[in-house]
Amino acid sequence: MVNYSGYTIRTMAERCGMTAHTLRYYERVGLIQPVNRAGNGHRRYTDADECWIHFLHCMRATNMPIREMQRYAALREQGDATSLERRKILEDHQAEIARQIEELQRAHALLTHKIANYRKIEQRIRIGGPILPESEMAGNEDDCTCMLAPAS
Amino acid sequence: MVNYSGYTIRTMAERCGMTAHTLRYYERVGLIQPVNRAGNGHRRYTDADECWIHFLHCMRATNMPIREMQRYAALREQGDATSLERRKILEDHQAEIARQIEELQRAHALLTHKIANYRKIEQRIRIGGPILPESEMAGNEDDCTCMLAPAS
DNA sequence: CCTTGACTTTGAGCGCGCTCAAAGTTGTAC
DNA sequence: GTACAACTTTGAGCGCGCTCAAAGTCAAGG
Repeated sequence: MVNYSGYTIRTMAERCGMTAHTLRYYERVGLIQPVNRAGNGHRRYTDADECWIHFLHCMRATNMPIREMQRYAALREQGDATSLERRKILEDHQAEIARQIEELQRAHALLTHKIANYRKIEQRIRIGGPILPESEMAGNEDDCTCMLAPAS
Repeated sequence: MVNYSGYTIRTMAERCGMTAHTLRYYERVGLIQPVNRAGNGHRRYTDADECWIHFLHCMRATNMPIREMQRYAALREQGDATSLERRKILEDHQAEIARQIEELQRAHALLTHKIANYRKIEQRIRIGGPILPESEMAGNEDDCTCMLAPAS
């Protein structure tokens, strides 16, 4: 009977929405500090680990590159003195997130437009029957894809 | 002197915020139909091409996989009859975009929180001077990373 | 004792989306 | 005529972020 309570890698993976493979990988590349082991050598994760891993997951899910996460993790290990630098990383990432949100929102709007257009096309087909086979509109460009927000 | 007016690949790349390499690649993999050529064999893009390429760019920028874009492009070439299927693809992608926006917004909020926390840490350092070197808080877990929204 | 299953390590492999290198052609400028 | 720049094609290469295969260890159950 081996002790050291804490979460197994399997459990941890489930709790954090990632695979055990990924958890080991993150540890290998220094995103996670060497994890406590049970007597048999198996990893045992703490709540603090979970906290950190959730954070990692959140950063990855928002497209922070592994390299940047490594930089952040390394600073974190050096304690409060690196606060300013770490804050800078997070601020930059937050700005990047804002940029992504904007881009997604523009695309979302464009899609709303295009989807409405498809509904119209389907309507016309239903009315006109299977007659007019293609492109009864001006161009065969099916709609105004050109409704695109200006790049900054 | 060779004619066929239209945009060169270079110009098109600039206008659409991608590289010429990528434009050729998209054509190779069927995302773009074979483009008109000038007498010397160089590609000449039309405004309609630009329209479509902008759309492709927009979909890629919001993480639609190339495979899905290929599926969509293939349907598009078959004309209005595929409207319904194409609409489905766009609706699915729009839903995926909504999901991404939510995720990004959650991360954005988390970062606001963490950044504020770093400011506090920096404040304490400025006041306490270079004395207390590390971890004068409860744990060395620098803040409540656990403020994480519930996964659906 | 033997099987089962959950873990371990190491290094290799993979899917994606480009990105580039090499070698060739064409058109213009000097 | 020759240099240069801009394009062409083909196929290979690359960076990222996992993902997996292989071989081994250990503990519990039958």
